[in-house]
Amino acid sequence: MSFDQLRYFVAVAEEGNIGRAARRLCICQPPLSRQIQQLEAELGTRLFDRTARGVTLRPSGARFLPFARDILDRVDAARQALDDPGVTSGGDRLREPGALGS
Amino acid sequence: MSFDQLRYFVAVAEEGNIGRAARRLCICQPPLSRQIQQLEAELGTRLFDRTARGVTLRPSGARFLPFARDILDRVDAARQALDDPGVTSGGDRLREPGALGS
DNA sequence: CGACTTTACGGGTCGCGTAAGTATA
DNA sequence: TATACTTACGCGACCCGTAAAGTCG
Repeated sequence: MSFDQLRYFVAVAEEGNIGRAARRLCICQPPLSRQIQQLEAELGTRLFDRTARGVTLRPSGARFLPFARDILDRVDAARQALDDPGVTSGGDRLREPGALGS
Repeated sequence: MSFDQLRYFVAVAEEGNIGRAARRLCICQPPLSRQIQQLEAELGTRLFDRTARGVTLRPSGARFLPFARDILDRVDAARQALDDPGVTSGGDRLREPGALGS
């Protein structure tokens, strides 16, 4: 599992369509399709149902989606924690994660 | 940034020594050293101070560490959420992340 | 037949492991 | 001089983009 795969998964889940998600992610459909397959293989669970009009989330995919979003948000929070050493002052005080906006 | 880099960073922070962390991770020191450097470069911040006896966390590293641990825990939680569809029953009910043990 | 997803293929990039180099107590 | 981190180098694996094939309304 990689951060890209999580980003890809979220985009596909939101678009309901691999092609549109690929355009949004600025990559081609085949790589995106493969990454989704690979993620499903690693997790041992099918996340989407494929139809002729696109893809739809399976229950397992719906269960996984909030975790994926959460992890990506945490990554952003971690980066910002390094950029903003504590907002106001000296900043040796370390701030625990868990106080996320979402 | 990759999940491996986060795992590597946590291991090095805990061991205070790249060589020992490498043994624990079952990889060689040079790749581990490079991954840490690469992570620091991407984050734009030095995370460790290098000494002749090992490495020590800088304030930025100490600030980053809990986030790294948290993200890795979330990944495990996400995997388990797929394996355990809800512990007891049918399991369409989706459980929000955020109720982590730590 | 049109739209979407998947498989096949070639090229470039990335990361690991081995070996040699550098620095400090 | 012993220990630990770093740089150099060669090889294999992974991922992307293009092209072709398969599938369903």
